[in-house]
Amino acid sequence: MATTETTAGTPRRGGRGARERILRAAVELFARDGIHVTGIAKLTDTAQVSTRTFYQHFPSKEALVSAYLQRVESDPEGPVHGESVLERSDLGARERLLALFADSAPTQVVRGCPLHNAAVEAAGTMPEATALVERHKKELTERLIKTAAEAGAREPETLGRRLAVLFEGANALSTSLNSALPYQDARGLAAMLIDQATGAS
Amino acid sequence: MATTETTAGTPRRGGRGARERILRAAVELFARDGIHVTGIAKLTDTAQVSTRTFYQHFPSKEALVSAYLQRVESDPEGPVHGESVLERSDLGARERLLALFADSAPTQVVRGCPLHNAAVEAAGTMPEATALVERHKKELTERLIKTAAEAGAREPETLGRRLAVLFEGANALSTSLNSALPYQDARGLAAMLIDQATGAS
DNA sequence: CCGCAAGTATACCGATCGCTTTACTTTGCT
DNA sequence: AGCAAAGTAAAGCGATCGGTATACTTGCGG
Repeated sequence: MATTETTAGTPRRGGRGARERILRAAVELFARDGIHVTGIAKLTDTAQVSTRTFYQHFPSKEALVSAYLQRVESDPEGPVHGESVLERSDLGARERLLALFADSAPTQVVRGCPLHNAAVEAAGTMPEATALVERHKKELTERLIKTAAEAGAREPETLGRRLAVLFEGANALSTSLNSALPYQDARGLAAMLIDQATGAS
Repeated sequence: MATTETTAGTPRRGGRGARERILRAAVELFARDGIHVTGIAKLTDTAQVSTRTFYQHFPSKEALVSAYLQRVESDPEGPVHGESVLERSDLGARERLLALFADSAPTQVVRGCPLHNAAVEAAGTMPEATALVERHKKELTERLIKTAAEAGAREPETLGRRLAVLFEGANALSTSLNSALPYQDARGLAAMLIDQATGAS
């Protein structure tokens, strides 16, 4: 016996898809607990990944934050997937605008929009994250304006921008108040605005 | 010469009003950079206060956070002083509601509402901060509803809650977008809602 | 005028931060 | 079968975190 002397190793952890598990852990922990309070150790524990492997996939925590934001942005199962209703071709423009507000409440559990939250935490540090969130919200506003135009709104620019404020307000106030009620208020007001802008010529 | 051997001490720092200086530093740093990224060292440096003195005034950083939030809430020079227009007796109810949105833009430089931002950072940790922000936003909503009633709104509950969402939305979107534009949109929409709810019987 | 509260500097505590390193093992592909 | 890619464990890096301790000095009120 003692073929190789070093019998120590028993490396059974998560297995092959390390990067994916890391990103999933990031979505779970960053969105729920925040970015600053989530350390690398908690991340690697959750992802079932060694520290080494982590840094082979992401050069730094900040790089993971950027990847996390992009994932959140595009993940069809992620916490902001509700925004994708604006792209659905089986719905009329008016219905898409309404659906954005109808769908957002159940999705957003309690903690508002993860992208906005990241922008709050990013502040001075993490300029890449700040820029990414800024871009996302700009694009969302543009999509809202376009959809408002499709819906035949009299002033699509105004309606789109107002709906953007409203959407962000529902998310943010639900965080501050620890309640989902603001979504109802936003939904009601959105419906009114849309009707008013597209209604009786 | 050598009267007392110990010639070391040259303790000239900020002087007597330590607590006040600490709170001022907290308002400046927490609001601008965030809570988690602001360490005790930066705080004491800015406040011109020794570590010891700091902990004689506040038992922990979390205690300072609570004191900071209360200060922000009530400070007539602070970043949320704009909300106090709702209390002004020299203005009519309608004017007060409009003034809230008119005044908020210049006050809020770029970083939204410090209370909401604190709620985002507080998340799981800092339950006291979470509760304080929740209370503040509830009270703000109540004041909005009362003022809406005074202004003769047909459904003051609805109008007040919608204005609360709008106000939070302007603050939050200005953070996400790094721009003051959302305040304009919120102001326009608020004016419309108020006119509509109080206007032509 | 003097005592004492309020302030000062500074070194240090254990813990955790983000990150690196060394040495090793498993897995999938050809 | 064999080899590179991808994974593992674990020790440890310097820095910083929130917080404590020791020892000293000042300014104001009775």
